[in-house]
Amino acid sequence: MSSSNQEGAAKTQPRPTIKAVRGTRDLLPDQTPLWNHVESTARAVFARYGFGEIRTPIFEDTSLFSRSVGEETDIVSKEMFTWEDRARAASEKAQSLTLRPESTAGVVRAYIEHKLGETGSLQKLYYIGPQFRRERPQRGRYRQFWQIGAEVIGPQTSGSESPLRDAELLEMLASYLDELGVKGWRLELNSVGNAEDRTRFNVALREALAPVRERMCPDNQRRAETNPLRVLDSKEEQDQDIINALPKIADFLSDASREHFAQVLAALDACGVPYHVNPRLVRGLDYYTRTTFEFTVTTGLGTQNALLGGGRYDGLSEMLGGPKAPGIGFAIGEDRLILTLQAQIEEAERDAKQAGSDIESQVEKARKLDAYIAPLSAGQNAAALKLARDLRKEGLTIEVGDGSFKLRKSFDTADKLARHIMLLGEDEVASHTVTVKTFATGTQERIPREALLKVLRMIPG
RNA sequence: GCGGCUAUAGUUCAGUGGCAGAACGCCGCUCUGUGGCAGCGGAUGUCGUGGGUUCGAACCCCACUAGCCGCCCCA
Repeated sequence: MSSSNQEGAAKTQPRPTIKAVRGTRDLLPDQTPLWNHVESTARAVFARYGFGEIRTPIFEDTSLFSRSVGEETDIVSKEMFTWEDRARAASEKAQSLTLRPESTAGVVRAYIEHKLGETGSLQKLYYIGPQFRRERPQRGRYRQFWQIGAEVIGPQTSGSESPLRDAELLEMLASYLDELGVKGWRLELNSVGNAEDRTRFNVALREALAPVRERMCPDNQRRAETNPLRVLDSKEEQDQDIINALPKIADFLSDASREHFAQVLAALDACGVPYHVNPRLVRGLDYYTRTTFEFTVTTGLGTQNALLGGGRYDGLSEMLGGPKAPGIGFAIGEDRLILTLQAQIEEAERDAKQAGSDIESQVEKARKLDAYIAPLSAGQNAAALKLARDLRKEGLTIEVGDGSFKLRKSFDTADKLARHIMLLGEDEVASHTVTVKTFATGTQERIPREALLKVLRMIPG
């Protein structure tokens, strides 16, 4: 192989290619329809429950997250994309900014900033957007990932603290997953009590852990120190006996918290939403109180089996310097939801193939354009584009070829993309007609331009 | 942040020290206004990047980068 390297000087130096940075990725057109479906279904379902969309900034003051999510959490202590925004004037201080690792804090910040509590009414807000965490990428875990979330928040007089709200939110999630066709989801929930309950429990837990800590694995020893609650949901086999003997949060709930939780469960029962109470379900974010929950799924996610998580945050607004505004919310891992659906679609297609039916070709057919316009030579290019313009204005989906293409190539391309091919040669242009061939039937007809739309609508396929 | 596995054509992958390969896809021709089928032909490429060992490296060694799997954590 002799590549002409003699004029090496003329050869452009190979430039290093730039790739999407670690943990981020592109979603190409073969992916985005499913994403849009997941999102538009969310919008439709949430609207039925009276939710409105909120869009908050993608970056915020760093202290918003350290104050809400919690200084000691992994998210804040080592997983945030944070940078110092430079001061624009000598009198100004540099501000620490952070790409949002989650959206609840930003939504509550907006609630406070816009004094939404002053309206007196319950706020039901949902959002769809990217979040950022500097974790090691893995299946279902990316550094830029998408969440679909919702928050119900308001002054106590708006009923924001009612267990009805908890149950409604969970029922909405169940309906959403069902409507998307997610199979085999499992709802686990628990109550972690109010702030006082949690404080008392934490003290008791530390006391109980002190004498047995040495016998646990290093991870749990560290947790016992930094965040004792998290010892409870450790999966470490060796430590299970110790963990099972630890105090249970249920025994530390105040009467009010206990009653609240009971009412949530009663409402779920009434709605027929299946659930599993998991006394060891503890969520990592500092702001959670009382009801906490997650939905898990067994298909497609590997060990990242949590599809969504959420809970109450009755004290969050006050943590951020706002008025008392109890609330509850959730965040769906959209990337994980998509992975789950893709795995389940693949499974269904495999089953369908075995059963002899042909889903795949139906999907393909649904995606095809109405027509492909093939100018037979460059002389018809302008006329082809004009025809496309007219038909697109009528709502048809059209692709236009190029007069330089050989007819064979036009047919090949057209058959891949569209249901009809429209041939536009000198004859057609002169006689104001179009030759239309329908791939499904193989029939071909010369149709006057004026009648084209009418005829096209009558042709099947 | 830690551990394991992986990286070769557009895609899926084979190639374990001696000429860079297959299938699918792509392009061309058979066939210049009628495609799908078939036949023939063609291009696939920094073998992830950089270094080392060797007469010789896609192959062995080291480092880096990225992906996957697991841990941690979380959606």
